[in-house]
Amino acid sequence: MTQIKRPDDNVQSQNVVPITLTSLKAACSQCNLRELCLPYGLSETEIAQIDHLVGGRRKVKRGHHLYRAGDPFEAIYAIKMGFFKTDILLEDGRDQVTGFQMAGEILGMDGIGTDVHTCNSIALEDSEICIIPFVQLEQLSREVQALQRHFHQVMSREIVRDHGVMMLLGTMRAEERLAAFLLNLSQRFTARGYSPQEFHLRMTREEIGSYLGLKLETVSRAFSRFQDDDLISVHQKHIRILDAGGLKRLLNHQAP
Amino acid sequence: MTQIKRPDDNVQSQNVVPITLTSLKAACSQCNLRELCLPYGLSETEIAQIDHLVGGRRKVKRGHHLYRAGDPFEAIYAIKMGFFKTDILLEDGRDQVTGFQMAGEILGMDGIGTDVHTCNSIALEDSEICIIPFVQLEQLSREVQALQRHFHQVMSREIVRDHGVMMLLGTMRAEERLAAFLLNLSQRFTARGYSPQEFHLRMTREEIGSYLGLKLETVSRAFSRFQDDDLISVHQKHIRILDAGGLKRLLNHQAP
DNA sequence: CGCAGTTTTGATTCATCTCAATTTGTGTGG
DNA sequence: CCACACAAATTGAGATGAATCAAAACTGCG
Repeated sequence: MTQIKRPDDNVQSQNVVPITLTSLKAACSQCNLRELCLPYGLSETEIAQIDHLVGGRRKVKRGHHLYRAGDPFEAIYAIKMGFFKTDILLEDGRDQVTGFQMAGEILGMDGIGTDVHTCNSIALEDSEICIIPFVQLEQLSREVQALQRHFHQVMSREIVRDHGVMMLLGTMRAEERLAAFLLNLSQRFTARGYSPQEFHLRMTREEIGSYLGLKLETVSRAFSRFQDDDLISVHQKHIRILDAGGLKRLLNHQAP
Repeated sequence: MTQIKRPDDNVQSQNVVPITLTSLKAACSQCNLRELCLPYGLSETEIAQIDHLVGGRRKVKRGHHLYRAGDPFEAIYAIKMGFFKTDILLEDGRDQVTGFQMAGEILGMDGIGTDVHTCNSIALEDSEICIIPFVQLEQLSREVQALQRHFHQVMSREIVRDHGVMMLLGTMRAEERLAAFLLNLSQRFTARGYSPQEFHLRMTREEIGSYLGLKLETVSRAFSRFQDDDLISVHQKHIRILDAGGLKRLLNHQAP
């Protein structure tokens, strides 16, 4: 497995935006992601309470870790802007990307169970995250019922998402996996106000392959095939979906 | 996909053990599974509070559903005795087993996110579960910090477990998957006081295959190979692990 | 502008699937 | 209690999708 050489910096002290009144003002209540993020569905007054949750911000440069497997768990993170991957590294050197996360999504819940993070979280582009100290999240969850409920929903959806990936890995063939992946990305970009048809992949073919349980060559071939069939147009990491219906049909039409 | 013909009964009214003082007495505080289940790590007085959580018991006969995808979500379930599988059915007929659950484990958290269950839960042997109405669980979680914390840990561990399955499906070959599966079962049986070496599989080869992303024939062949190599002995659903170290070596030794 | 990393494409190999036949086990009703 | 039908498991032979190995083309970063 090609070990990707990337900056090795995980220092928290630097990069942490200090908490000032002004920075807090710009927290959840002012954030245009709040409909996608933790505060979803809360009232104005409740969101005001949440503002105090955010224990600061942190910029994470492309290729840098937000946290590593083995790091003590202290907080979960909301992505304010940017793009991340999470991966697991086995002792024998095998690794797998377990997910890609974008703005408004929550990172770090893998650490709650054991008080230690169980995967690595790496920025795929220069990013910024909101730090939500977990002790405070639990504290406030005990007071604000809607926050408690929403946090539980976020965790549950992560479980359901993982089941979807298991389905994908367990029953789908290569092209179906890639189609499902592209449609999923498209749908998530749409929810953030970006074009459903056109987007930029922030990950390599190898990372896509790792996530989909395929080799990078297979991913590349599937891209080429989709392009030949006029389902998408590919220019490196630029994707344009030409026939979303065709991709969906690929999914439901179980081949053999 | 062979559709397994099984009883179609999902009626809740029958089979629900009514809540009486005596049945409540026998709830968590008296349950020998409490170290594995939700009340783990709570104090005596806290467990006494939890006792009120259990909104009744329910027996689920082998082959019957505890809940189905699409059912409204109202409660999570703790397995008091027995064995379950969860599975997902896609529109095109493909299905996949997403997990096997045994005594002391929690079922139903997939429903929290959308208020609707997203998978089917089916008993693989005559079983009995404790019903934990979710509204009450959240209510009590707001009062009992240790319960809140533990519930979050249970959910997080489910996420981490799913990541492990993704790893297995994405990077391991057939025999590694089966070895990982057997070692995992062995470890869970051990935690419940059963023999680590010898146990009864409650699922068919097809169900194992579905969970591991393999065809039943491949599972059967892997069993035979393990037996030829004196790693295990197999008699139908009876498994005896002869060389746990050998199985573990199979896992870490990435083949190609 | 050059070089390292990434992507594409081709030829070949291999693990698992598929199809098929047989054996073994299980539950039901006479 | 036995026989029958059906479900589950084993095993073999052949087909196939994805991995592997290899080489060339492209990209963009410094």
